[in-house]
Amino acid sequence: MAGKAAEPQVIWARPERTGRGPRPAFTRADIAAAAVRIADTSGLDAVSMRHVAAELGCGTMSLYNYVPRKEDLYELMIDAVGAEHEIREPSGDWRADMIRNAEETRGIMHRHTWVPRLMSGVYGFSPNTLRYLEHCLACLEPLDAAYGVKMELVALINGVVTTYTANEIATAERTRAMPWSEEEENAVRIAYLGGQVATGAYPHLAAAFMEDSGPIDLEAVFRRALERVLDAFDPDPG
Amino acid sequence: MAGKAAEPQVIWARPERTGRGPRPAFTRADIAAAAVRIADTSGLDAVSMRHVAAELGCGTMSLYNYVPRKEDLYELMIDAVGAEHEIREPSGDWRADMIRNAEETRGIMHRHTWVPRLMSGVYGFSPNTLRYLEHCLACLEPLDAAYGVKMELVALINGVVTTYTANEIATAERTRAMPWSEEEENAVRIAYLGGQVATGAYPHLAAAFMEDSGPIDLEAVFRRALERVLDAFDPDPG
DNA sequence: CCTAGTTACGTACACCGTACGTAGTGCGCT
DNA sequence: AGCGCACTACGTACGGTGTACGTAACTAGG
Repeated sequence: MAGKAAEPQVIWARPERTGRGPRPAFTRADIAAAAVRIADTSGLDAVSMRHVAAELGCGTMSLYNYVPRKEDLYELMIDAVGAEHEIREPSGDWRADMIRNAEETRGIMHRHTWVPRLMSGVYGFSPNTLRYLEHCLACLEPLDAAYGVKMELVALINGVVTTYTANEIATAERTRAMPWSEEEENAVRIAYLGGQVATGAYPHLAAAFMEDSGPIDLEAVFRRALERVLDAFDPDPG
Repeated sequence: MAGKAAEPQVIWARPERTGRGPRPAFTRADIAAAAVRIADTSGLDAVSMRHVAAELGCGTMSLYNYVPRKEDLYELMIDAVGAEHEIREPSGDWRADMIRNAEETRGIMHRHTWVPRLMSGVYGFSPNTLRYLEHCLACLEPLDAAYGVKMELVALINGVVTTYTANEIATAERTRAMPWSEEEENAVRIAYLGGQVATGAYPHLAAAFMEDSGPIDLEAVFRRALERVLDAFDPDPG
């Protein structure tokens, strides 16, 4: 009726090019690459419309021709790193394939440590995400289950991968970005935690800390969690 | 040596009160409550130092006496909602108790929809978090496993709860915050997804969409995921 | 009592997302 | 062929952000 027609909220439903007007100077891939470059080298907080535009060599507001809202820029970034998934022929062993997929996702997140922070706010049906999802379903072909179950499996695995890797990254960055030494900060932390535990209010926690010996192998923890989740879907365990 | 001594990065390691100077006008609980109030009514983006200060009725910069960095404000908020966990005597059935804990966490997140977004960036050892962790370990007393395993169980459950609930909230908010009608936006989405699938590039995805019938019960999905994860830790399944 | 450390807070700075207006450009239609 | 319109490009400006810094009042420890 009156006013302009409703434009789709999700950037992937918009055509990249309409054919009218001057040729765009950049593709979405260009923009995504620039944003990813900035995030990788200077952190996610450095990804501002101004910086990305400068990286591309155009005016700030020109970016808005390609990316209606900043949120969409994030969408492009997630899709861009999704291209790093190496899609290979399923082996026939769905468990092994899914573990490989999960480890690959974890690798991507460690290469682009800002990914977990973005995962929660993103639409989740970008081209590369669809491609990856399709690949997971292909890997799960040998599993005798309804598609609904397979979808839940993929969602659960992805969730576990994201939270675990996010945790790994968070602890790593916490120790990195400290003005004083790691030992110093850890000492403060241990003193705090130890003090809390020493109040006697947390007997089980105290016992857990007692049992704990030496540094924990985060990759092994990740791997175990993965195996457990897969166990839960395996009709023929062992 | 030279300069000021290293101050602990984590707010929980700082004493709330040192004894010198005028009596502080607010407690950390006051500040956390104000921030939570704002986040609940106006969204997480409305939680700015200025708004929280105004809500408390003090100058903006006065807040920095209590909360050195905004990140610490988030820490206070997470701790505050952690107080909503109703700690009750373990029943002896660790599975049932953990399900109850998980559902309770899910309830908290649905009451405070900004919690999942904050979970990833938070230290994770606030007083109420420790209390909740202690409670989970108490619930797991009947489970015959090392504390390390129990900790991993709690971490995995919390991760699943967070990702699933975050997803629920995201989809709910996406449909809520639309300038045009839900049907309109959904039509655009379906058209987009359908168009992608119709290219034939995603055969499994196409099959999955075929199989899918009717709206999905997100709570049931959540519950199933929970059961599966617990299965993976249950030495005596069935 | 004095003084050092704390609270309180106004000002200021750099930066953010983005609404808006204007100018130029080239495809699609008549 | 040529007109018109949708598009690109981009400068300016606005309201918001986190927070560094300086100053004034206040109070507990030595």
